[in-house]
Amino acid sequence: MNLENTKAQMRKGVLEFCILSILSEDEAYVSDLINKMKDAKLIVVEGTLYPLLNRLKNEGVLEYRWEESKSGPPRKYYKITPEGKAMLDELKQSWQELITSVNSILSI
Amino acid sequence: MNLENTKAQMRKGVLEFCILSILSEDEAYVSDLINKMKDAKLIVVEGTLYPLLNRLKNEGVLEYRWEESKSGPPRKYYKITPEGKAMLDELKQSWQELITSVNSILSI
DNA sequence: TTTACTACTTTGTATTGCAAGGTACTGAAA
DNA sequence: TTTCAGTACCTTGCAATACAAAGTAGTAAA
Repeated sequence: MNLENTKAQMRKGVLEFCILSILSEDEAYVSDLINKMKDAKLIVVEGTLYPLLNRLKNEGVLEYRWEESKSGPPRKYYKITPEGKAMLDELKQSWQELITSVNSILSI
Repeated sequence: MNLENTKAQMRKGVLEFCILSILSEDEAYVSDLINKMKDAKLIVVEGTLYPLLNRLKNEGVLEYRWEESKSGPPRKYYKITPEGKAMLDELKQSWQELITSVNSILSI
């Protein structure tokens, strides 16, 4: 049995979706994202987010700006692009469809 | 944008969970599993399932028996073990928690 | 100038989904 | 008898990616 692993798989599946959703409400930098995810009981770490954000930026669904910080190095604030919003809308629908699919299997 | 990829990630996340759930109702061989998943609009292929079933068998959550077929080679029928049922129960709970987590992020 | 804190980045590893190709059994057609 | 079609299991190689861990660099206080 490898319960934690399987649970982790489920969390990974919705990671990009959640990040896009958070950034659709307000721009944020990595630390913000980690905290908001943690608030929703979804643990994610730096080493996961940096490459992921870069990937999403290269796909054109995110963009960023630098902002100076009073308490350390400058921060990279990410926000969603119009293309990203379009993608998020489709993902929301896919998410609902996935819930329907899984529930149909659970009730066989 | 890479919508299909992200949607695929979501599907992958629940794959093991769905297979366990299907096998908790009745034993099945690979072709059955592919069809039941397809019925629920979750596409999965042979090359994914064989290693996955083997993994789950090695973890002790599945077991199998051979059954002769009238129309070809013998089939490997998998079924869930008591340990697998215990895991499935926990995964059901995790799945509900994940829905709650994602919904909380969607409504930020 | 050293230490602490913060933040961004990269590297290496392990997992795993999947396309593609391989083996082998049955039964029907040539 | 040989060939072919259909079915089923299995393996190999590749690509994606989450994450631990280590690296770089900025600010500010001791």
